[in-house]
Amino acid sequence: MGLRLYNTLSRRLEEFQPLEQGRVSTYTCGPTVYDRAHVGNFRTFLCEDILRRYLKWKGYEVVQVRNLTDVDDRTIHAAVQRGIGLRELTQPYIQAFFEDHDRLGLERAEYYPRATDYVPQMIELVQKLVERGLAYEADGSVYFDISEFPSYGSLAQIDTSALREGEREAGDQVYDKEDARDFVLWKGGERPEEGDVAVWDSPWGPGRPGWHLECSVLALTHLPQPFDIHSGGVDLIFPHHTNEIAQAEGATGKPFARFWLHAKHALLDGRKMSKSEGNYLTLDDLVEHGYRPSAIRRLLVSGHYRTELNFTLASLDDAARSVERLIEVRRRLEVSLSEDVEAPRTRLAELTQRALAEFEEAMDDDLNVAEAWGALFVLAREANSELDRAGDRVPAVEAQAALDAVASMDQVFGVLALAEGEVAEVSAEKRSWIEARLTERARARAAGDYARADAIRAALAGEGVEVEDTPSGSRWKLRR
RNA sequence: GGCGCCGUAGCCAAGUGGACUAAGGCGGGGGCCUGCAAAGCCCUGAUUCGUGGGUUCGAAUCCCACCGGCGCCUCCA
Repeated sequence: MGLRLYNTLSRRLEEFQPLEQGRVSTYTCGPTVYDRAHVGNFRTFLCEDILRRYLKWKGYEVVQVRNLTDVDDRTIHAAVQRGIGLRELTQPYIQAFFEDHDRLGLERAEYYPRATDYVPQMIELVQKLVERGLAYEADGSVYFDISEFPSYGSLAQIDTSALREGEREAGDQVYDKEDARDFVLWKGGERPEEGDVAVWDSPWGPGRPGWHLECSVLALTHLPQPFDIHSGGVDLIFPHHTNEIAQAEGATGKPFARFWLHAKHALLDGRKMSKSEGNYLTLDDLVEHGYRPSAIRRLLVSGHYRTELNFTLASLDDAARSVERLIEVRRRLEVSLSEDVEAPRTRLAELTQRALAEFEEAMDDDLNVAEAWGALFVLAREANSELDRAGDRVPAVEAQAALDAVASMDQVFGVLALAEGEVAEVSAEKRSWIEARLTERARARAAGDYARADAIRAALAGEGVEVEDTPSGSRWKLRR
């Protein structure tokens, strides 16, 4: 059974096969770089990262484009307000985006085009639409004529006649559209409130591209048409993706994208996470409070992408503890590797195989990560159980098989790999201080002086060092 | 008004007509282990899936109604 994905176009699960053998082309809507992205934005990006990683896990080559929106109302207003240029405004936020991106363990896409680098191509696309009678110029602006594009709105399954007309006309933005439902491709005319931060020459006079234009152009530039998968947040289904389709298909006469995937939003304490509501958290906010990216990633990819995810600090604590559990079982397997041929046989190989099969089955089912996590945690429990029975000494091949399976699943989850990089450095002095305390404590225990042993353990705990006594001696680790 | 989603144990969350006698995580209780802990394991926790009806041999899963929560409807991931 192969991978099945829920396609917004058909509103049902469809068997996924790339058009080109062995190679998947994807377009994923990226951030608007007028401010730092919040963890809700990253929830969507992480869902797409899981998709990317799983496609690779299945053996496909992936070509992914993720755009950076550096020209739209928000970037322009922010630049004007601060009296700086668009590039000057967006550059630090692009950098911040990549910092957060990497800290959350997202794999890098193949292309990160910025909208402003493609204005000539956008103009070309608009010209094509005008030539084909799908767009018209009015007072320096160009609009898409939805009445000339019969399938308009099919992605969102909206009846265009039901669209509310003229709702935005009352504000300070009055357009010369023939029909209020038409959308703007090129914004010309006088825009004193936008200063000169975003003005390009065009056949229709100075102006700037409409927001939807960039994604059509960037996808057509970097990917075949049609390409395999286009994804983004649910809020983009209408109008953004709807308009993207109209622009691209209108200009080329060919289908734009085959599969459309949409991720539901993250909530913060049960309410929509959004900048405009002031209800959001950034990765920095969380890291400053001591939360680890591995736990944040674990929480953000714990649930199905088509289900809302309620982000709370309590859930984040739970997530952190569950990551600990996996790290512990992996550590235990590593130290249990034994070349000793006398080591008792275990069921590890068999359990491992079953876990991988369950993992794949779950992921094949529209990326059901919740169930896939279940397969991993079941393996963790069973492995611990086997290790208990075997006295932590198992044949190397069996322990290695389990370790390989955990690593394989984590190639998709990407959580343990992140956690590895989070281990704090312990200075040589601190290390020797800890070792000295442990030696001292071992002596005290051997002598039956438990009061002293416990005092030393408490002192270590005060320094964030946790002590565990095992049959083969005490070991320590830093509290995470 | 239009389109759509959700309500499963204390919390998070899979399952969406029959091997469900409902995964998994976190937390709680009991036990094993330990000098005591920690870690780990074992046992325990929903006779039940928002409520009320209906369809069916069979429903958490389908239909209807109601209650509660949420998203989108022209530049929000």
